[in-house]
Amino acid sequence: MKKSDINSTEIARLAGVSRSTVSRVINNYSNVPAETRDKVLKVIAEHNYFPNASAQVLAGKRARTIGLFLIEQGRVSGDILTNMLIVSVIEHASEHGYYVLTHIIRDAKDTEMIQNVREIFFQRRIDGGIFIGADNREPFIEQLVDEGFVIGVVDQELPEHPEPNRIVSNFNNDSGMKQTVAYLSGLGHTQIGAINGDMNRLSGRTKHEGFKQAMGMCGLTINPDWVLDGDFNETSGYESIQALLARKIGLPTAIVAANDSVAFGAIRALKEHGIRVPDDISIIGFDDHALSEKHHPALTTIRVDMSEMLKRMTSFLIALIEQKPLAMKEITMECSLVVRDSCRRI
Amino acid sequence: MKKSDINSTEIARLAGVSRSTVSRVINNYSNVPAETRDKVLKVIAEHNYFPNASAQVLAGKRARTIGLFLIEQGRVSGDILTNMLIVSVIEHASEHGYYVLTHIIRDAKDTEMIQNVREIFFQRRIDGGIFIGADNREPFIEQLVDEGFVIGVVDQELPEHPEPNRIVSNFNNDSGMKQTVAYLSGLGHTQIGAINGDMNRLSGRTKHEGFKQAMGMCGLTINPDWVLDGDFNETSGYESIQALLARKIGLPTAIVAANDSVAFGAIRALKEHGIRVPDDISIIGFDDHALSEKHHPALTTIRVDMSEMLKRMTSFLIALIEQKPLAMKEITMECSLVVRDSCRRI
DNA sequence: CTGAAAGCGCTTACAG
DNA sequence: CTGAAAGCGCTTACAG
Repeated sequence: MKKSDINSTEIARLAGVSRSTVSRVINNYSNVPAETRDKVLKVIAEHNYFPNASAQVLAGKRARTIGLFLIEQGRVSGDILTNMLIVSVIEHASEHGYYVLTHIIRDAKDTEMIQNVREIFFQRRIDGGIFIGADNREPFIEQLVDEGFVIGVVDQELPEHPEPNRIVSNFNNDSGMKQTVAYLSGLGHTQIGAINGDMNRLSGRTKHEGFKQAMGMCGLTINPDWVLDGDFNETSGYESIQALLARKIGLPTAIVAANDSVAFGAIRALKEHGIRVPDDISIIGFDDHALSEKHHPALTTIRVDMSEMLKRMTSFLIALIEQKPLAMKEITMECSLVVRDSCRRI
Repeated sequence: MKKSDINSTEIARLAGVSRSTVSRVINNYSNVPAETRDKVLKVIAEHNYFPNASAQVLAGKRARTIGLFLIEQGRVSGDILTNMLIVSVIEHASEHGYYVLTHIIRDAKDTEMIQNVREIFFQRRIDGGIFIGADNREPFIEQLVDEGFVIGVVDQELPEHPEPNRIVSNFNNDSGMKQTVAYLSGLGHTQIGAINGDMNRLSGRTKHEGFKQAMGMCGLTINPDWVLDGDFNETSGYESIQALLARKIGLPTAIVAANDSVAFGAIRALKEHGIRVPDDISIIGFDDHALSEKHHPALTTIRVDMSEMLKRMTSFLIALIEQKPLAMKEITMECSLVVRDSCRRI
């Protein structure tokens, strides 16, 4: 019932060596003869001894912990994507012997919340942190980078002269957006609208830029009435369509949504007005959300490998923490069209 | 670019007091005059000082971290429920000023994985841990309890003489199961089958017991051919129905699934064989999974408040860690029927 | 190859 | 009300 309170002094005594030697064995120093090592390891195993992490860190070792910071607006967080992200980071960190301290930031502009995040870094609980869902160039993250902490940010611009302690990762949103327009154009659509994502996020901007460029390349003109504001949420997709319908102007024959959640919301609004997808209007998403395949209609979208991206981000971050040479500071992942049932030929 | 490496000695010097006093201010000792306190706090704020967590822990303070251990079989973990659990624990721990170290256990019988978990406790990285998805009386968890660690286990039996360092939480599965049978019985069903959950889990057993009892109370007999094995996964629901259909015996008019995932799998298998739900057979689930409402047909099920349960579990665990008096060692949550479209009157 | 000793940055009796 | 000092459990130059 009593917690075994054995420490390195005790192990040293039982093995008949000094604490220095015990420490050398634990830290795999090469200058310990096999015999001594085995003797010490035996005592360690017999007594269920694990070195106290705080003492190790205080003595200069790494915390072997990375922070995972999820910036999620107030909304309920039953998101399946979020879960994939978390699990991906945890599992890959684990493979490197690292632990993950997850923290949720409900409002990245709230001073107190920012202070909580800073505290985690300054208290040295973590060796580095990954941020997901941040605005591009979010000031408090920039500050942490300036302060020298090892930081990885998903969906973020890499500065022209990147600091050695910063890495970013992105999908090739430009390519993805061009694929959506190319596909719709191929189906004969010329009247194509878009629901934008959050323009404070890098992906919101690059997707919109990609859309504009692709429309031009395909010789199509953009009708500003059909370019709707959104913020990557289901609700924003729903509301943007409601607003569009309320204006009682003509509809495009196809809409490119900034992501699948937005597409779901848009389809929900359309359905409520008796407008059928894809019979009356085609909708294409972005992300290939876990639900898109099961959605009615099954959503045509751009597939993106979040799990793999976070895996790479985690490995890169750990490499950076351990000061291993890193080939690059930016991870870019390709993405590609998945055709399902939400778009039709015109 | 250089990390500010200020410590309490430096703060003390700048404030013109001793480190003892700085520590007293940080730890809210009552015997520090307001003037001294303010002077110190000012210096702390000016210099972005946060006490080193490792040093605090080593000196005897709590790590203010709880471990969240998810036991999930090898399968892909894009589960929306898992995400709710994680987020619920993180947010409520955060409210108490605690951090969460999440760890995934792919195989609770693997010695190395168990050792990894033990390490986290023995290294004193965490003050206590919550386990989700464990078998009832999982040996390695029992051992951690014996070793005196503060442990909370979801879906677990409380021993007759509970240790002071153990808490458990459960849904009233018995009640839930009785509601499913009562509802089906009310719809006129007499030929009711069941797909069991994992019988190593407490909920698997209590749901099955509840089913048997409820059938008896409603004066219905159980046909053993219609009581199928399962393990709480979509796949097991699918496979159990495939196996049943392969036997080419009669079907029940209704099936109670151990949870919604199992129900989804069962419906998928039935659909593949052209058997319609609810027209040809009624299916009722358990959990009210986030997808159940959007499922075709929308799933009739038992609603359970996972998020609230984990919230309570987290609060209880922290109370236990802080040695606050705890009214009870077991959390039991009620659950109730949600009628949708997957069952029909006979 | 190995031990004695200093040091990591805190907290907290202890003494005044 | 406050400071000097011991102690938490490690690691790692340093010396031999």
